[in-house]
Amino acid sequence: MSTGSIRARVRAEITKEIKMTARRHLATDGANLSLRAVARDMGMVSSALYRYFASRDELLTALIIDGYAALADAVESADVAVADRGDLRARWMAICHAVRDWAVANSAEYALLFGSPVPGYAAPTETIAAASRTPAALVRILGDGVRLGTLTDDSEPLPPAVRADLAPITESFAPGLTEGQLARGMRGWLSLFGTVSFEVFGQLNNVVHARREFFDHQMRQAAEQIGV
Amino acid sequence: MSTGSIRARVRAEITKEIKMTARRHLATDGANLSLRAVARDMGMVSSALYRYFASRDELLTALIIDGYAALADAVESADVAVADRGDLRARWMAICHAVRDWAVANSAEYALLFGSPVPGYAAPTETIAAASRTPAALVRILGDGVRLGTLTDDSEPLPPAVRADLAPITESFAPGLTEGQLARGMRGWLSLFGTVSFEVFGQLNNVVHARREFFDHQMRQAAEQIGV
DNA sequence: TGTACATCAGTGAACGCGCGTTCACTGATGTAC
DNA sequence: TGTACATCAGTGAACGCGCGTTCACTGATGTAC
Repeated sequence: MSTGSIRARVRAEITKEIKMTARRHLATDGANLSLRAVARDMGMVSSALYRYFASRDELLTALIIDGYAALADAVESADVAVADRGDLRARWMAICHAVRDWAVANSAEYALLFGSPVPGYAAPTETIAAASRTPAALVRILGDGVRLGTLTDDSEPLPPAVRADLAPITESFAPGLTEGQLARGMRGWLSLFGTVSFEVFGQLNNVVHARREFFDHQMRQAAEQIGV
Repeated sequence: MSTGSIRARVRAEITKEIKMTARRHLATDGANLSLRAVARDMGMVSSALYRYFASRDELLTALIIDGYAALADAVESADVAVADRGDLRARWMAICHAVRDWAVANSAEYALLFGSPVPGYAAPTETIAAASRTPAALVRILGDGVRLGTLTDDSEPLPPAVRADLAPITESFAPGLTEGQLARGMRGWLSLFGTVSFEVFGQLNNVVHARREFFDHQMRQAAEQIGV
């Protein structure tokens, strides 16, 4: 290992540490993350951070991309852990709980990804690609259902404009899936994130206490409706 | 009208104007609303605001309470506008569109109510009462369905802990409604807010373009599942 | 009806703070010959 | 293997800014007698 790569590795280490510290700060400061506070926490002078990130926005972007990746990792490995690949419902439930568990454990990051947009921050296109890995897991389940013939058929009459929006998606990511089936999948998807967001953002406080059971039940019923 | 009430009326006017200005600022600054900026916009000196609100948090609280009230007004009047009170589906669709229309037209306020919690702001209990008016509209529809016997029956086996959480709600707000029926209603509710949040927070960008049609379709299918 | 006093809205200066970002610098690490 | 040079991480001071909140004040509006 050349000495050159030592410097590179230290750089990678410190970059990682900056992001970890920033993530901790997200929890208390929300989206108005302060570079100076992060630097202070690391015992550095604030200007030193500029060796690693060109601006506050760039750090935010890195956090967002990492967040999407971490969520996708959790979701994908939950899906893969289901031994019976044909058990679509088990796979659906696995990814639902993976999303919720991750969101509850990393609520500040979840808020950064799925909460109100950060004032003054314009998400660069790189974040879009990162965002699509998680829903891809659901589409994969639906696609497998089509391939195995176990996804229930649909007779969901779609408005033409909606069909036109969904057609390119089925075409490129799950050929054979009908737009109606995809629409049902999205309904489940939106239920999933609606439920998680309500819980994480405190809208369920004083209403539902058995959070996990409530969530599990709702997602199980959603599965019914998706057809898995 | 006594002269005393002139002062009172001016006070009410200016209070309203402060809140309107603050609402405008929410759109660009998000939750880190600045008192000074609001004052500047009104041509006042920043300390003058303290005659009207004891602190920034108090202004935020007022905005949140107003927001919940405005949303509830929109929802209630949309419900009431449905002539055939027995047409539960029409009423459900009316409140869904009322929520979405309001959210799209007032996205910054929507974010304040349903987005990430504001860092450092602890919602006082007054906001909780304000928040409950909107869901009450749904419960009213479900209750009417029970009374009319048109709400489809349910055979949804609920986990005991969830049933226990929901029982006090059915009991006090819609006697006769089963917990399973309420759970279905909440599923629709969470779909509704999940869908609106994804749209308002930009998660549907580059995916669905026919926003209104998509939403309408999804909520119509949700109605099916709720049983209205 | 007129006067004395109390209430209140708005002013302007100040306190103490934190922020993102730039810049010239030092000293250590890595590279080329 | 040793030396001369280039690269890079981190420092510390500074710029210019905005923030929430307090306080003593002025002058207008309202109230009591």
